[in-house]
Amino acid sequence: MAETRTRTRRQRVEEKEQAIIAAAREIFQEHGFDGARIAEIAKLAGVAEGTVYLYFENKNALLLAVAAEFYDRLTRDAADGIKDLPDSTAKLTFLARHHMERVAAEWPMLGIAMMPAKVSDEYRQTEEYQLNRTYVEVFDQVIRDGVNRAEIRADLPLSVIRDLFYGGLEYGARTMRLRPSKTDIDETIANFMQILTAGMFVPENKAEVADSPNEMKAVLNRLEKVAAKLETTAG
Amino acid sequence: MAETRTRTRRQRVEEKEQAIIAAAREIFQEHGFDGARIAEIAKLAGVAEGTVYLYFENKNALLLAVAAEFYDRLTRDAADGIKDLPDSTAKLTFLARHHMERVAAEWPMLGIAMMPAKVSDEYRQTEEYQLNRTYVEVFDQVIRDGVNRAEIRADLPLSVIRDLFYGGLEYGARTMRLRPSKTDIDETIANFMQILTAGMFVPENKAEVADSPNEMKAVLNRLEKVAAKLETTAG
DNA sequence: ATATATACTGAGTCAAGATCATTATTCCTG
DNA sequence: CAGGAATAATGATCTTGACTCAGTATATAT
Repeated sequence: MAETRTRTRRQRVEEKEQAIIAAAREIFQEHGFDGARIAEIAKLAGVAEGTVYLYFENKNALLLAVAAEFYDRLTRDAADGIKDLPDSTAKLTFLARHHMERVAAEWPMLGIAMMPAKVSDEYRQTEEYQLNRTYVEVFDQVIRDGVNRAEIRADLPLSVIRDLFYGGLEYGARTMRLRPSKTDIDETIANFMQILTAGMFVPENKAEVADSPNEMKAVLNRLEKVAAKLETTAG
Repeated sequence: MAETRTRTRRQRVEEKEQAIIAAAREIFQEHGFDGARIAEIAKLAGVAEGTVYLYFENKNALLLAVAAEFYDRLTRDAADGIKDLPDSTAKLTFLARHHMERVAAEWPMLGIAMMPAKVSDEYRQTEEYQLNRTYVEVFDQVIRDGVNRAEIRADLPLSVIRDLFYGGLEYGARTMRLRPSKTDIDETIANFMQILTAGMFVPENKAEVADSPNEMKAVLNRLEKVAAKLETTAG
């Protein structure tokens, strides 16, 4: 049957494509983008150097294929992970930990090459941008939800929140990689969330709150005295 | 005099070095690191291609020289700028704006290449790392001061604060470059500082504060009634 | 079985960073 | 100030690695 044959052919082709992507991931991971040799990727995938170029236009397209798989997993796991969590704090904490773990493990090979050197209008039409957008949409939705539920302040632009979140996490991941011994991921995430949710400044409002019971007490005192007086007078 | 001659020779050499660095800065700025051709840099500096390699070991070392100048200015201006500012908020706001402006203007050519692809122990011994450390020390000192003055919470690790600050700013700068029309730097910095200082969550404490007048009113109501009763009874 | 289309190969091309034998300049000394 | 030593500069040449393409192998269809 023509169809069966076509399918097996396609399967063969796809298997080879997967083999090349898998080899590329490994080599990129080991040597970084610039350090990776197409020759080595081809060898590991079990094909000739020229064959790589039948499947991918150039080295960048190959990186992009690796990145696309990475982002797909990342996005799916992020969406799955927050599905059943009750509130904004839980969801954001999960997303933070999830992102930092993955970034720390695999980003080094991706992050740099995924960042546009020339930031131009064109960038928004690249697949890199779209992959990132889809992933970040999970986060954006959590924030929008949080705002609707009045858990998150509505007066802050989403982009600023997002940049702080992911920028902070990326730098944090780098710090963790630099000092793996001195940093604990759970503690780091906790501190990170602390700042984002409650701020890094000594809360002046707390002072007001602390005072108000005193005021209340003062009023109650006055009330007691009046009551006492009432009793006395009435008595 | 030997000394004069030596000095003029040294001057000539340093002038040439400066010419090469200046040319490199311009070409890197225009084409990015990978896109820059040593040949073009040499031509712009008015020397032969081989001469560049008499002054700098390789292309990376040349970038590093450009980066060193950039960091020197950046660090000096940061330190100068906060000198006479009264409190942590003012200092951090200045540092944030200063960093974002400079980064948005010149980072594209530096940022990527300055990030270590292979994060290793060696990185801490690189000049890149040292340049960054010196710069960031200005920030660190502001935070330490803020903690001492009880303006900033003492329970947060400096590294987490720092990563959030600079990571957030870098991502923010990128956003600004992507949508130059839609973003205003002052507004962005204001929002950025809002979150870092006060948090992004609707302060629950505020809710208590907002409620407490109600409770207060209830108490006052009761007081009024008791007072009225007292008047009636006494009257 | 053979023709045609599809897939694959690896030697060869090219561009750009880096090298180095040669040439030019500066400086010192007799 | 001549000439030689030290220093500086040059650009043709080398090297490396991404990418191409003419030729070969494999699969498919009739």
